[in-house]
Amino acid sequence: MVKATIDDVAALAGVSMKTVSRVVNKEPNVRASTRDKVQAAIDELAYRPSQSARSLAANRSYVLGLLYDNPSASYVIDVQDGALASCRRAGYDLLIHPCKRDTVELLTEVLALVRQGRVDGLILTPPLSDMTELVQTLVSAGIPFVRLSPTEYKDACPYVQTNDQEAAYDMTCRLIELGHRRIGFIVGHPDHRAVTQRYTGYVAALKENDLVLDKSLVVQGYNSFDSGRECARELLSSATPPSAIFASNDDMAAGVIIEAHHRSITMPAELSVAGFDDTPVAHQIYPSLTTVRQPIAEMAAKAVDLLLKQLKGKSVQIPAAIMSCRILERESTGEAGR
Amino acid sequence: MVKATIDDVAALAGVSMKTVSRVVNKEPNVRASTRDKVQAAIDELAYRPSQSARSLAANRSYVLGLLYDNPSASYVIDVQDGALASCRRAGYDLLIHPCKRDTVELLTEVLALVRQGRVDGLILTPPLSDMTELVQTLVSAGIPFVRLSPTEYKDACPYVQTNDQEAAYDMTCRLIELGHRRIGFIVGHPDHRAVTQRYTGYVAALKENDLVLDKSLVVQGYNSFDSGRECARELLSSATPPSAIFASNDDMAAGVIIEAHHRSITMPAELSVAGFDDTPVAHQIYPSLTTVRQPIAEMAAKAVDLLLKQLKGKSVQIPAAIMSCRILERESTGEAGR
DNA sequence: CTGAAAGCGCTAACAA
DNA sequence: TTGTTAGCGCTTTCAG
Repeated sequence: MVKATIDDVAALAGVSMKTVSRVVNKEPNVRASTRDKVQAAIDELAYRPSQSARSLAANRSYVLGLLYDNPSASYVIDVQDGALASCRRAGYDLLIHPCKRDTVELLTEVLALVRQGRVDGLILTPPLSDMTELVQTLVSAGIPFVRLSPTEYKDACPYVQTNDQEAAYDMTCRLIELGHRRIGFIVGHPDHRAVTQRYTGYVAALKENDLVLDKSLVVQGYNSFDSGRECARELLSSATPPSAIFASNDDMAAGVIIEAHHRSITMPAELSVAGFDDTPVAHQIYPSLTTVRQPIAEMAAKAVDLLLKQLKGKSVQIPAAIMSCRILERESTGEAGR
Repeated sequence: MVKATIDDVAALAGVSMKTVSRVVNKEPNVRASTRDKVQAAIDELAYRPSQSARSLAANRSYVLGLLYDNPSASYVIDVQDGALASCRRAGYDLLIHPCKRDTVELLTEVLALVRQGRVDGLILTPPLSDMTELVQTLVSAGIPFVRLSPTEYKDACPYVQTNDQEAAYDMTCRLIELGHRRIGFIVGHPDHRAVTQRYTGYVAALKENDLVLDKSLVVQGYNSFDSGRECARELLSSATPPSAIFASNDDMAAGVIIEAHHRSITMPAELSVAGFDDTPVAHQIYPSLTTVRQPIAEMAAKAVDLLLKQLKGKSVQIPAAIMSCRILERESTGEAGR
């Protein structure tokens, strides 16, 4: 059986091509009986509209692009899952485009992707969400896009955000509530500003609780497991080490835990450790890690929804969505001084 | 500046449309001087061929589909990276299509993807590589595809495989060499036959070393961290527990390590633990996990190469590629009885 | 509510 | 080595 075209369906149903098109695209203004007749013909011929013909005629690809640069595997997968859920609902597909920021090709590559009509719009994940050069290029090229978790959003571009800072604040307060007074903090990679901002929540919580911010307890990490371990080494070598360490992400927190094991420090009795992100390692490590879970898939789904709305020409009224994190208390935190 | 078409380029270069097409597609039989002239025009106009027009005319999408069902995040990401590397080299894009096996829609969905001309061919990852129903459907629909790590390949369909069984054999031999005589084994999920086969390597190694296969040391896991922990509970509760446990994947091995911690068993002094896959958790856990690394990205890249070769009509001569694993010895294994 | 005609921008076959 | 002529299968005007 050779592939049926829209003409075959039209002939079989005894209507015009255009009417079939209307039915396929669920456009209004088709009499119910006509619609049924056409649908029957479609089913009989197992007709599937040709994607490329539609794209050429309608001048859009029905494909969205997902741009990312190396956050963790589980993050990317969650984003993909969420984005795909929304895409499918709308008959869109998702093209993945990992890329290296700081490369010259990045911008040309991305522009080509859109100019060739391979994708209709883009989803950006951190740290790309904060690449101003990229964002500006997209804006001035008139390319629709939505950013996930950007830190700067003074521009009126749509984005989806979490209350990260608030969550970091809450986590710090929780540690204080557990009796901790010297709480170490491992700052995230300076280029990942979303992660960096968690520091702000930490600072706010200290202030709120009348604790002084001891700079010797704040160390700079780079988001990796190894950098977390390095930071822990620094914090734990001190004559007056902290009784708790809050790392800006789980990978670094895992590094802290390993370093503590190597120093025979018992957790949480002698040291409480908290992370951020709830990556798989968080509950595969010993002791299991107290952390913060972001609704990543939901954020991505929301981002796609916003993007699709843009593509329909409806200028997004509220071009942003804020979603909530949740603190997950596991075995790595406990009361201070026990 | 409105988007330039092939006609604009042809006019500017003073040649025919077809010549431009030849240059763009790097076809032979174009005089160098002509080629240069055309290229100059392309550059001047910043011409980018329309993907949909090419697809419609050439009757292919220049997109490959990646089908997967829930292996670990890091596995999928590695596959994506490898597949994309090859795709880009060939001017192809990659569409991701996670799906649930055992659902009725799976087959129709996948068929629709191809029938609509969204993708030209498919890459299947385990456990989908072993879904005979899917494979047969693709074959009889004449859809080009390549499988990653299938366990059954009597059919002549192209695939990419690793020497898993050999690696499991080697790992077991290594444990024996370290003095272990009672080596527990955690079998993988029965539906993931690739993982299941690792058991064969274990059995072969015991035999080779004149050790009896003690069935009480072999327990059935389900690939998850939790199931690994459950299995460890069973193995370690025995009156004569094993001195080493070899799990069919890292997640389960991580479960073993956590369970051992909870029982205050020192590793590797009292218990050696080995995994398979080298997932991120393998070196984020304490003690870091001895495991086997598969060249996943390379396999995926190879699979794409085989697929593209098929698409070019060249029937793949040797429709298969075998790639090698590597054992990574870390802290979780050591000499027996110390 | 339905239809007719006109492309969308390219590639493929065939000429020259 | 290059050009000409037809479409590919849809959506989009614009008319009825």
